[in-house]
Amino acid sequence: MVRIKSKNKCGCLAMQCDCEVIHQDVVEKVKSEMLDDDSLINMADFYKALSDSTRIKIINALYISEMCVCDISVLLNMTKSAISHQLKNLKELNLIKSRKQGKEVYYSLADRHVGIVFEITKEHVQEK
Amino acid sequence: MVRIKSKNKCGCLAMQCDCEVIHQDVVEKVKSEMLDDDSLINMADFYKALSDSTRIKIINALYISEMCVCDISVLLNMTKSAISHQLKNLKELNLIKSRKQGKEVYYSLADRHVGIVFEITKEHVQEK
DNA sequence: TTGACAATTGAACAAATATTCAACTATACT
DNA sequence: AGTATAGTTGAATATTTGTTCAATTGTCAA
Repeated sequence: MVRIKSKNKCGCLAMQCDCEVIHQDVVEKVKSEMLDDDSLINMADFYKALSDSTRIKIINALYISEMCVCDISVLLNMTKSAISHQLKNLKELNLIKSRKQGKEVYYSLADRHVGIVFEITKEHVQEK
Repeated sequence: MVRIKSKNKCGCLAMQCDCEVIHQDVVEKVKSEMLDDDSLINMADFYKALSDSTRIKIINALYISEMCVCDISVLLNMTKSAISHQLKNLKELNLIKSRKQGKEVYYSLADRHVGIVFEITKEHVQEK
């Protein structure tokens, strides 16, 4: 399913691009200054971790204090299972860390960067 | 489907909470200091807008230069339709704005806050 | 007014994701 | 050893979401 080259005046070989270039210079400039794909995907993943209301509540809570699963569960009025799944999620993305003490597992923010981004976004959203 | 109150030692009336409070003081402190639900949901929505690789590429592109749909489409090698849907998405969340000139519609970042958060996160992700 | 092209739209489809449920592990205590 | 509780896990389900496709709108130019 490859189109004839002459049909795609923009130069794209694939059929995805269904239009012509209007501002070649702008496209070239942006293409050369944009971040690489890997960095952008990493950023998207970071944002994805914070894009769910349960997870951002957890981040907000841990920004205030270290907590165990049970406490978070009570705080958010959700099952331990649901919370545990999301904690695993956040941990895999390196946003939080945990330590085990007896039967309990205590979670906290992985580092101050997470708190900084949280704070900046809070201000941004509140200004609107 | 409401459980007997005495079964839920944590005080939650609903059945969602299947555990007891371990650190009442911590839960109280966090509950009183946490942001309100509306703010947190707004923040989650903001992050959600940036959590997709197509959308973050668009944000990165517009951070460099104003662009029309066609140019973005060529830049990312995607159909105008796919791009247009995502632009609509970003616009509804007030991350970008548009102006029409002739047949073309030019998009740019809504305000400098978007760029700031983008920049901060970029540094955060790159530091790891 | 006709044709061409930029852009938008809604429905359909496929993929990703959040929560539930039930079963399980690990630790503490008697 | 036996029991209770904290936490984890995998499968199932329901919902959300990104892209495609086809049709449509709006603007320009011949």
